[in-house]
Amino acid sequence: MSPRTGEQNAQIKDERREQILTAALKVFALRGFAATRVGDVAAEAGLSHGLVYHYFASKEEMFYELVSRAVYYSGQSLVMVDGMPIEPIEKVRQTAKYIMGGIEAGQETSYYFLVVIHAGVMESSPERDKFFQGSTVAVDTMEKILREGQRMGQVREGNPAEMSVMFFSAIMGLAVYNITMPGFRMPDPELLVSMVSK
Amino acid sequence: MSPRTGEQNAQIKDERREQILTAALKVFALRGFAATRVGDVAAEAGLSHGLVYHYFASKEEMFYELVSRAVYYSGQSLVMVDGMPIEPIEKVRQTAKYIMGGIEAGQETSYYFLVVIHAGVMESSPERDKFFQGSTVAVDTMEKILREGQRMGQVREGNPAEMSVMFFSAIMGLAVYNITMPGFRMPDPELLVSMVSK
DNA sequence: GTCTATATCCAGATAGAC
DNA sequence: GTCTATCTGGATATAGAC
Repeated sequence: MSPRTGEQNAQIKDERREQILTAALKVFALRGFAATRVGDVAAEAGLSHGLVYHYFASKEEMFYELVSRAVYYSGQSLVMVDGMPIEPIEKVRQTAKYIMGGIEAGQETSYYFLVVIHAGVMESSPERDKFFQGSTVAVDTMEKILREGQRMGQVREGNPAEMSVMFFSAIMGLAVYNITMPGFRMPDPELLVSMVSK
Repeated sequence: MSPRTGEQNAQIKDERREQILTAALKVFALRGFAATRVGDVAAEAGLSHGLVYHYFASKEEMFYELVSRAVYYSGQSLVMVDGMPIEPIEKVRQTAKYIMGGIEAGQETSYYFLVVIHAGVMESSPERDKFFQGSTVAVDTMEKILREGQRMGQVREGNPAEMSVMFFSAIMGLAVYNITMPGFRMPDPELLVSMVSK
């Protein structure tokens, strides 16, 4: 084989893998891990059942690849917001607006949150627990933002770690609500901001 | 058979049924519907696998009996709180303290919330959707409390329906957090109160 | 790389003994 | 009323053809 063909193959392989993961994200988010059949993912991706196993060793591996990405992306978004040249309370506002908008739109943002929720409420296992140990970047970054906001007199008194947890709890709950109730209307993000602002 | 024996049998039947439901509540809450095996419930209840089917037609029926109770109980708690001779903002405070305390203790309160969450994130079905149509009592009652609080100048301006949804979203998220993270420490309920108070 | 066919296992549900 | 044994369907994962 020439290098050219090898490269092309590698590219196809990557594309297929992403194609499967995109389908899997949606299906896992909407049904959870146990209720999802590998055949459902294959159908959503428009591929054969067997091919999925050419790219992933197991249904579990596929799922945790998504959980892993979800945790990583959520951490990165917060780090990015934190890097913006705006005031702390404005960072909180941007985060609330961005995430809630994404959930309401029912796209990837929403799916990633739901996958994390499904993973969280799954029966505990070594595999599962591993992913929630490195999952504190988003919460920790928000805590840091809130602490800074307190120093600048923009954020109310109280434990910033607890506030951060409450912030993300509310967002997770909204993701659940949004998928539970058809026709759910997202509340004003400003409510979340007011929870922590002075 | 004498009437006496009939009554005794009926009582045993009721007790067994409750015994099974108590076990099922815990197992469903911790694993979700699809991942729960009927054998798991039987084992938790200390009964044989087959006996469960003497009391319930299917795994689904068992699950939705629990969802139904969860929805009913949560509605009733709110109605009860609303009936107390205290100020609106104090009703909000009592609700937050009571529910968050129950979740932290990891007992029935927590399990009922988790069952509702599992039901909510399950794939949509006619069976499932039925239960979420009559499930608005708690949210509606909280909305009413908040509206009254606004009239009395205790609750901040804004859409009380949205505030109520946000309130319960945060609580659902906390239930998820609590089961996701081992050693999770519940935030101060006062944070939730401050979200809606003036 | 992709598909179809199949092996294998496991869980929901039932039957029948006690 | 309770249990053990069993039927049966369906889902994960694999094998092998193209």
